Amino acid sequence: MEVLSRKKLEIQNRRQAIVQVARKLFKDKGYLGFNMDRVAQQMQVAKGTIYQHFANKEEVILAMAIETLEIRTAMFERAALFAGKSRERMAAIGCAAELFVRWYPDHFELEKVLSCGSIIEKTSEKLQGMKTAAEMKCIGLVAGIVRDGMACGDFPKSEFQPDQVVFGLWSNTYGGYSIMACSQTIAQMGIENGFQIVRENNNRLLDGYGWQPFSSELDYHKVHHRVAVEIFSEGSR
Amino acid sequence: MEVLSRKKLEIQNRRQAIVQVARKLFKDKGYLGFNMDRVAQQMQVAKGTIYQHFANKEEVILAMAIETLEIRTAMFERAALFAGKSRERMAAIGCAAELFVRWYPDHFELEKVLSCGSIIEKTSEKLQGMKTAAEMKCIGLVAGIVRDGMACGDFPKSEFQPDQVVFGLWSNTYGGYSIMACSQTIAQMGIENGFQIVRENNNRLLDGYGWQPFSSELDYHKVHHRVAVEIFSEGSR
DNA sequence: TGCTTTTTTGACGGTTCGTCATATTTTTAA
DNA sequence: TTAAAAATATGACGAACCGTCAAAAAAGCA
Repeated sequence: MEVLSRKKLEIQNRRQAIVQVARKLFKDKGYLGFNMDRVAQQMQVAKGTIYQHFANKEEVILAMAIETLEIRTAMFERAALFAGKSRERMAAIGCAAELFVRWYPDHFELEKVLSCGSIIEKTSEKLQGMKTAAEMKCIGLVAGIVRDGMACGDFPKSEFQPDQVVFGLWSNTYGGYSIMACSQTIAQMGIENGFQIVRENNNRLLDGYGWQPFSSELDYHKVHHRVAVEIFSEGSR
Repeated sequence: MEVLSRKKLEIQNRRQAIVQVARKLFKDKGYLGFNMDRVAQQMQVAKGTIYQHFANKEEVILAMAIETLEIRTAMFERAALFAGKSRERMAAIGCAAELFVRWYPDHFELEKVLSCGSIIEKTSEKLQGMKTAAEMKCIGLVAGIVRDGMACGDFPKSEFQPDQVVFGLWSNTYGGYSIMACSQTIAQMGIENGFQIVRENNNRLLDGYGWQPFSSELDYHKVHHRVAVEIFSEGSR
């Protein structure tokens, strides 16, 4: 048993090392320039060895994404603990989401590659499940805050599901960052500070849902800064 | 000149035929299964001939996307003519956007592939510009309606730019459809009718911006249906 | 018809993927 | 300690695909 666990650990480490090397390669060369020969070469190892850890190229990419997604989950968990009204806690989550894409800008490129059907479908159910799990954990945290808000009367009586609000925030944030990340179109419009506008739009959306206090009553910009400083100060990355 | 224009026309037709064949192939086999040998084979033509029309595989994909994007532009143009208050006209655009993704579901897969940096950067400036132009035209139409709304007092006096509202709608819609198209996560949440929820969230966002009449005052669901029937009845596809 | 220009062809070199028989290392057990 | 067994690493290899280009075929022209 002792030996077995040491083996397991070694395998784990090797796997992680591959992902790390892959990450640098993917960042430098992009999806099309990223290939297994180079990963092996950089790892000082034969290609077959890499294939002992990953069934194919796509799984390596998925593994990279899962790794950063788990970091995001941890960030969301910390943000959710922010002490404040329900909507302030949601603003804290927004801050976490923004800092995540700022700190790990390469993650989005992985996300975009993996959104292609024919790419993701080459990966195993198991790994796909891990990605979904990481996402569900985040969504669960967000949904929890919405439900808290409803429970304590910060929302007006209404007929919509909590998940609908979550979906809205998710769409707006994911969509906004996606557009910022790749569309030239956005540059041609006058949009300068995309992050701020995503934040503003999330606030307008929640205002539209009647989530109190409204953005006209409370300065969520200030909340954002407090969260950034108190929870995500530079050292805590 | 007569001969020249006939030649030009032939080239144009050939190009379109390639895109058509490519579309079917891409739809059936996805990005990874899509290859130039097969396109040539299906076209009953040597591969070199295809490369006389397109510099590389990626340009074919981009050409497909531009073609459908131009269809969308035309749909937006028709929607923008809907007779009604500013916000009703915006709802008409929303209807067009929804019908577009319903009618051309494969377009989104193209969009996702092209969002990958290392893929799009293999294409020519010229073609990229055509895509951006098609997008800008749509955004221009949307921005025009927002400005109309502001001009005629349907918005409260406020300090935000029209483009900010456009960006919000764009993010929410693009993000929502993206998530619907690929994430298993959304299936695991209770979301059943994604289209309706995207619509609802757009309405809440515009409510948040104070765009009158509010969704509590006017049944935009009804407007949506009227637009679908009056402007986009089945025959008019 | 015979010559020139344009277009088409598909074989080819180059790259990458993922495999698998073989070689090497590690473990086991006598 | 040592020899056989098991686990792991290696890289040459076949297959697939990309994009090119010299040669062949077709079209234009006089």
